[in-house]
Amino acid sequence: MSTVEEDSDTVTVETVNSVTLTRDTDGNLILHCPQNVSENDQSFEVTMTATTEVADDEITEGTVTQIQILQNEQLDEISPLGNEEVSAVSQAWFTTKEDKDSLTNKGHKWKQGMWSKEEIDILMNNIERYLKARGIKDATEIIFEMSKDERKDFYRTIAWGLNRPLFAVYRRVLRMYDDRNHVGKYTPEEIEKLKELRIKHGNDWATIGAALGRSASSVKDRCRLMKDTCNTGKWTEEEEKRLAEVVHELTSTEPGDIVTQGVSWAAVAERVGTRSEKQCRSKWLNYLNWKQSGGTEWTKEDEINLILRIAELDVADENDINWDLLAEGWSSVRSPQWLRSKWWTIKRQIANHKDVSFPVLIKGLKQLHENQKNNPTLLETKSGSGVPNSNSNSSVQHVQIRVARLEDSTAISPSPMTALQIPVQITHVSSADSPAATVDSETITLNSGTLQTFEILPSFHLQPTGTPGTYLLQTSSSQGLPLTLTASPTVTLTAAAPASPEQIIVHALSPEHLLNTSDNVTVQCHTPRVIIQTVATEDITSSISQAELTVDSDIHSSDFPEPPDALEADTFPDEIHQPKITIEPSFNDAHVSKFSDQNSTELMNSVMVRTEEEISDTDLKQEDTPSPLARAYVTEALESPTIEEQVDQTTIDDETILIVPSPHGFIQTSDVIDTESVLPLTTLTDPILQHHREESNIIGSSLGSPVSEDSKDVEDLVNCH
DNA sequence: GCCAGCGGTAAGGGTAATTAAACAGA
DNA sequence: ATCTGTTTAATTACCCTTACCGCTGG
Repeated sequence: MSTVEEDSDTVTVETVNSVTLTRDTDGNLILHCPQNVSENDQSFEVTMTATTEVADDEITEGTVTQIQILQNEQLDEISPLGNEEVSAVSQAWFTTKEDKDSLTNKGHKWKQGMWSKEEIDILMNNIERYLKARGIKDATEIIFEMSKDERKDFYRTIAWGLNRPLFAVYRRVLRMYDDRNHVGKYTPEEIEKLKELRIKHGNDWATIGAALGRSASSVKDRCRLMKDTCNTGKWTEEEEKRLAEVVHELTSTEPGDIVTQGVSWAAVAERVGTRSEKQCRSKWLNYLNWKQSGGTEWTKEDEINLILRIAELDVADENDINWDLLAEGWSSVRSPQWLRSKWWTIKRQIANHKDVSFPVLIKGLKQLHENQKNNPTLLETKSGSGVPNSNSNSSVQHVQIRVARLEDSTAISPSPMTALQIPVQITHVSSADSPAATVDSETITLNSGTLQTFEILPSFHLQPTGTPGTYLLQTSSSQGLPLTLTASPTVTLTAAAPASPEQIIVHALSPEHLLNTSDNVTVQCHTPRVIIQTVATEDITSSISQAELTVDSDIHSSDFPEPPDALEADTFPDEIHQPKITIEPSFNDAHVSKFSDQNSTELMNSVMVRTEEEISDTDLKQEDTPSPLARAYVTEALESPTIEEQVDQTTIDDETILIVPSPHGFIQTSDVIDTESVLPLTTLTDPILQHHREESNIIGSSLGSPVSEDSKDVEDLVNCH
């Protein structure tokens, strides 16, 4: 995760690589992202693009997946599972079978197995929060130096929101913060010393570990691999025969039976004599059992089949896959464990598979194999030898997530927040042979649950540059923005950089000039058609409180053609008049009618208000305007020196609106969207998508780059401040 | 003294990533 | 025969669960 902070305008834009999306059982997509307590972020924007790159720079086809977070909202709950359930598990130490049974009988369930990235993020954020609350700099002080009594609430507190037993949290934290863990490969010298220490201290792993500068578990594990009697390398026939006999004997099974569980490998290794328990297990599960039971070879078709079968399972999390079930009756599968490892090699075809949600990963893999199937020559070109090579990096699918993190959930929620639940829409744009014709709009659930509003991200952003009155206008497209500038004495535009034609700097002589001007200033971008217009807005009665006055101007976005003044007045206390800038993408008629169909004024109001307050923040990466949800914490936010500085800078009296309508409008709302879910949202008017439709013939050459460039642009943008 | 709960250790089953060896084709 | 690139097998660092134990406070 790279973090770039801008001081003068308190604009913070982060690229958060570790953000992931998961889907809950209701179909809600959940954005998990680490929280950063030091910032006053307000919202998130996510753009996600998947592209297929073909070897030899022959980028001819691919998919674009775009995920846009349409609205941000804090959840009051820690976990979708519900607080009661979570707390019952995460506040219990239980390690015994009785404890477990007791909780199970009460209907509790909890997570087992490897910790997911999301969980680790939650844990880390909880720790951060704990440290901050107590003014402690380093967690190791608590973990390794404090007495039990001093840290008595530590583990319980940081376990919040994690559906794991307290003990699991404890283990995890110890490992994470123990710098004698993760030391890496043992050197021959260490092995020698370890042997000596083992003789001297027996199984006192703590002592041995201390002497070696390794954790107790590390030396214990290493000793398990060191058996003087162990052979290495290829197994002899005699050894294999012995292994098979021992396994069947100890499990009371017959040769040919499939045995994948319930084997005491320590006991097996003892009987085999020449191999360690891990060697025995690996040999059995990855080869011998399969061989004995008449297994067949794994083929390319099996690989595709595996992806499809996993996709059919429709699980939101990889951990939910039942590998035993999946492996059943599949002769080329050597064991469930083997199948899982096979899955791992397949997964790596997605270069950044770790950064994407499981459903997106599956989608990407399906697409990848679809492409390969449709165009077998790709495979041949890629594997020089002509052998289909599923593991080669010649066809790597990149799925990129760009996140501008603008919302600090920690500042909003008093409880240890763990995840943001944000309705997002994923649009799959398949653009193989005829990109323009295949706008495969595939929407992944938009059920918002308790969430009230959402946002349509316009494809451009205004970004304060740090110089009052100067903003960067940025689109998320790599395409250029031919401009027509309506003459204005006070506002000028320049390109941000020759290399970034999509960035335009909006200059005003001073904030006063921009905001107090009685002249309307119109800037028109031909592609995409964006008009920036400044108008005097005395008629707008809204104002914002001192607390909200954290930037030169609050920049607002709306998907309505005209800002509803009354609503704004409701939204902002009419106490102090401050300058406002509204960025307002217009939308096409189709969208209007769709939206109108979709019901109540109340809904529209709700959307409107929120849009005014939050959505523009998202779009503009302007984190300074607290969302309604954040208001309770405004006082706290104001204590930040950065914010105060900002307030001082804000000395403009009149209100001005910078209207940026986008005649391109929005893509029509998908029918999939449930109107009752308070999600009257549509796909975006995104220059990338637009670009694909309008200029399909050049899609091939630009497909792989726009978002990554854009992502870079975002960083550059902020860096330059 | 008893007991429940907490904090902790050790054993062992397991996973994921790396490395070594085998293999296929040019 | 040799080289090269790929696949498979083996290895190992690290992770997680489970059983169990000592301590503490009610």
